[in-house]
Amino acid sequence: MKIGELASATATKVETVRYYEKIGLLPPPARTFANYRAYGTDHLARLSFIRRARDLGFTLEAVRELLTLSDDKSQSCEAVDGIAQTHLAEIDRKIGDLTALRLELSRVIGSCSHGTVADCKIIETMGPR
Amino acid sequence: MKIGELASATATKVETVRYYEKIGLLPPPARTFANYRAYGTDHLARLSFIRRARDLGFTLEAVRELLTLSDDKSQSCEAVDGIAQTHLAEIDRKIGDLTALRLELSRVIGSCSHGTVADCKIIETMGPR
DNA sequence: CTACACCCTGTAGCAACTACAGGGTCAAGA
DNA sequence: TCTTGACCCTGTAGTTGCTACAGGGTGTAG
Repeated sequence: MKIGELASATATKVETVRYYEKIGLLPPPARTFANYRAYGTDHLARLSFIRRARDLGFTLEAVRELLTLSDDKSQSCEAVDGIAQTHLAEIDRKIGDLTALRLELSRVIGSCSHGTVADCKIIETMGPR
Repeated sequence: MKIGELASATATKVETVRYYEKIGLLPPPARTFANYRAYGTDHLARLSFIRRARDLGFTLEAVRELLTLSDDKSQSCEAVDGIAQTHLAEIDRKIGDLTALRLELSRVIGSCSHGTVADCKIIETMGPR
């Protein structure tokens, strides 16, 4: 299959597919006589994996590790679980940060009495103490 | 005051201060004979404002708008409130996205039976359907 | 007088793409 | 047969918000 087909089959942009190849996440496929990339089902599987992991928020570095691990079927699942746990903790941290931020911002907004900028509490909040 | 003093007074890195100047967020200060940047209290106030807005998660573009608005004291607070509301909505969207992601990832992790990679549910989840 | 902490400019790097510019290829319709 | 349009190629630069050098100059304390 050509790059456009692979891309649409995985809801990926063509440029992104080429980018994944460039950074070594997706192996370079065979080429047609016209120098077009020709992908097989193994590429489709690998790209699906990458996309799914990305959808779950894993970084490309984590995806790279997961791909390496998934190639060694006899290994223990421990390392995979570890990467996922670390990622989950990171998501929790982000949610916590955003929730605290949300609270503070909504407090700032709540203080707005809709007058002029001169006595705008939102602007005032950001001024020097 | 010199750039290092301004930076430490606002918990900012020196490079970041220069960066803000480069992108036109902080006006270029006077220079000493030795070509050192010499800041006054107006710069301190402006940088404090920028940092506070950044802490609240506003993008630099939003900060730029807020700064412009805060310069025109007679204007209505409406535009300021609008920017803040938009930002709050964006934070809510992010929290929602992360929460959904968290749920899905924890489900994936929960299915891990700690065997080998061959029958790892985490890896399996990311394989082709 | 010599360390050492500070200052300067300018450029490159980070993540993870995205968007060109400037070309080549191929199948279908007039 | 020609040409239009959709696809493909490479390579580079842009995005956000900094951060980290490299390779210099300056100022002060001991």
